[in-house]
Amino acid sequence: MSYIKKLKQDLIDMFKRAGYEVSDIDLTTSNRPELGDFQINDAMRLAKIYGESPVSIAGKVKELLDRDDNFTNVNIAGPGFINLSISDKALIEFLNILNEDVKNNIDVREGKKLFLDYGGANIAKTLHVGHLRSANIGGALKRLAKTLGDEVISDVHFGDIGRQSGMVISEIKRRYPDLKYFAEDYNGEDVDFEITADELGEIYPKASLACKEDEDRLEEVRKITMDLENGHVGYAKLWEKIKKVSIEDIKSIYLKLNTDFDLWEGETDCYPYIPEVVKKLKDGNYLYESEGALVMDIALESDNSPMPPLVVIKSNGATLYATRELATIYSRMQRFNPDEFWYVTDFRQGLYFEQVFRASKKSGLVNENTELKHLEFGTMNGPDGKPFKTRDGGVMDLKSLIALVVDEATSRLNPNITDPTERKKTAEQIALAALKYADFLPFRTTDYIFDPGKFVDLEGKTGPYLLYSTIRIKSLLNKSNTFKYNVKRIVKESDRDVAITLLSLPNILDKAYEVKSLNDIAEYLYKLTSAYNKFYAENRILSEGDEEIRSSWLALSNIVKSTNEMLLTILGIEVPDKM
RNA sequence: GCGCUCGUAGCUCAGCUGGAUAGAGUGUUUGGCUACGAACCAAAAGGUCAGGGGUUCGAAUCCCUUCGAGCGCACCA
Repeated sequence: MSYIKKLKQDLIDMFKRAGYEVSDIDLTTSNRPELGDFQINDAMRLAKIYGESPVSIAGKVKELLDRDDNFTNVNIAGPGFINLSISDKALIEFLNILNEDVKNNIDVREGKKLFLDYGGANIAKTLHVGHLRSANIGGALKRLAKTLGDEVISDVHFGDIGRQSGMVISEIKRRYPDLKYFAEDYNGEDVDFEITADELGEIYPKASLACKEDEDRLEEVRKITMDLENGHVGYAKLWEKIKKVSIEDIKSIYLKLNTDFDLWEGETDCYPYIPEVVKKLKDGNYLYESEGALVMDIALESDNSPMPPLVVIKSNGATLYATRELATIYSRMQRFNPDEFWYVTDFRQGLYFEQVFRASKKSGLVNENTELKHLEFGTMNGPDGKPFKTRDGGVMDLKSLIALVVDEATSRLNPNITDPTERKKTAEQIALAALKYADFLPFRTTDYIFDPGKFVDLEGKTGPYLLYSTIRIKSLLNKSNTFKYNVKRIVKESDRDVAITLLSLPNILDKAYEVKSLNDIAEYLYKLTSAYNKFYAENRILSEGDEEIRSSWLALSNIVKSTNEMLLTILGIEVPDKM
């Protein structure tokens, strides 16, 4: 159990001894640091329950607190806030526990089995800046959940079939009309045809635009899409080739982003399960015909707005996104039987997931108690406040964005790093830190304005600030020429502040997990690091003459370094040795 | 039209399960390196929390309303 949890437990006991039954205590870092390290707000709440004045309740608890040597400076202020500070004795004990291993500051609990879906990459469409968020948030939530004790399985869930397939094929047909794949007599033999990821990057937007402007073209695309799904040999072979090129490209970008998946499956991997799922829906009498399509009612009496039925089979007999989603859920249940599903996509898919979740529950594709959660995130918007678009209608692709930031990082790189390979790697690590950290800073559901300048910024509250500071501590510890240090004294306000900040880490992790947002962790990293940097600027650690103080400060530095590394790892950010 | 989300410093964002004096970064102004790594540290200025009403001992936070913005609303994904 973390130290702060233990302190909280002590406080709960004290409230009980004072005569107040509480299950939890609201122990938060103080809004008024001059009054104490922490504040307890529960007296006001209890006043209503016990019909007693908050100040009187706080007074009784204070008497017990005064006798506990973990706490000092207990005082009551305002309507009944209890302010208190942690004694040096307690802080020193706490820091030495962390000096053993900073993981002792994490409360690992009995975990659940989670299935995370946070990829969203589409075959034949290059990753754009919008994909940064699902990769970042999904990857970090996965590592956070694991750190706290969950078992997690993740899947990229490629969009490897659907209208974009038809669009791309239709465009290739125009570019290469004589291609063997399109011949009447094509029988599946190998065709000497190469296509690059860059060319694919051009093809999709062009086809998409054409479909918007031309209804006939759209109809052609529908037809190709259905033929592909029904096993048209030429289309299938061509699509396989496109898939291969595209997956390779997408994987390389995910690798750059330090985003990994346990499963690299696509929508089509659910195909073997579709007949069974459709049969289940039919057998359960959930489907009925409407305007030629097979649909399922999912409205509830409690709905306060119309809930459209879910289309399961299109009027032309083909499946669609939702059908494949249902089959995918079913397949995941059969193979992994998770307690919870987490879908990380932007909020525009909110209604869609609500429909799919209802359909899954209603038809028994998942268990009664399986939790299906849509962890929606905000969109990256342009300066006009609308989801980001470049002038030509596309979005900035992720590779270009990464390249932009890498350039900026390279220009500021330490000249002592001479090896070209190391220079490149370091610049990439810095760039990724900048990108990821900037993306984590806003709350998960917040839309934010995409500004390349913001990502390129390397000073202030940024990823590179955290890297720089952590590297500086590493360098300090190396120069200290010792591995033996522990905390013997709290010397002044600045080292004390660092200790107090460290104490509250478990609260931050709990909250981050609860709301499934990384912004608290990002914010905490900055808070801890800047508290340390203030301490660092005030003191000469290595030349400190008092051996006890020097040892204490080295230990504190070590703890901050390790805590930063641990948290940055959760965020998917690597710390280089130099920068 | 119906529904969801949002409006906080010049800019970008925290804070929203009600708590004390609303925070951070950036930008502006100013001070600190013959270096335990200045991608750092310190200081100043900057706010009718969109407007109005209500609940409460207490509201940026909860409720109602007006205005403004974004998004979604069956055979796309």
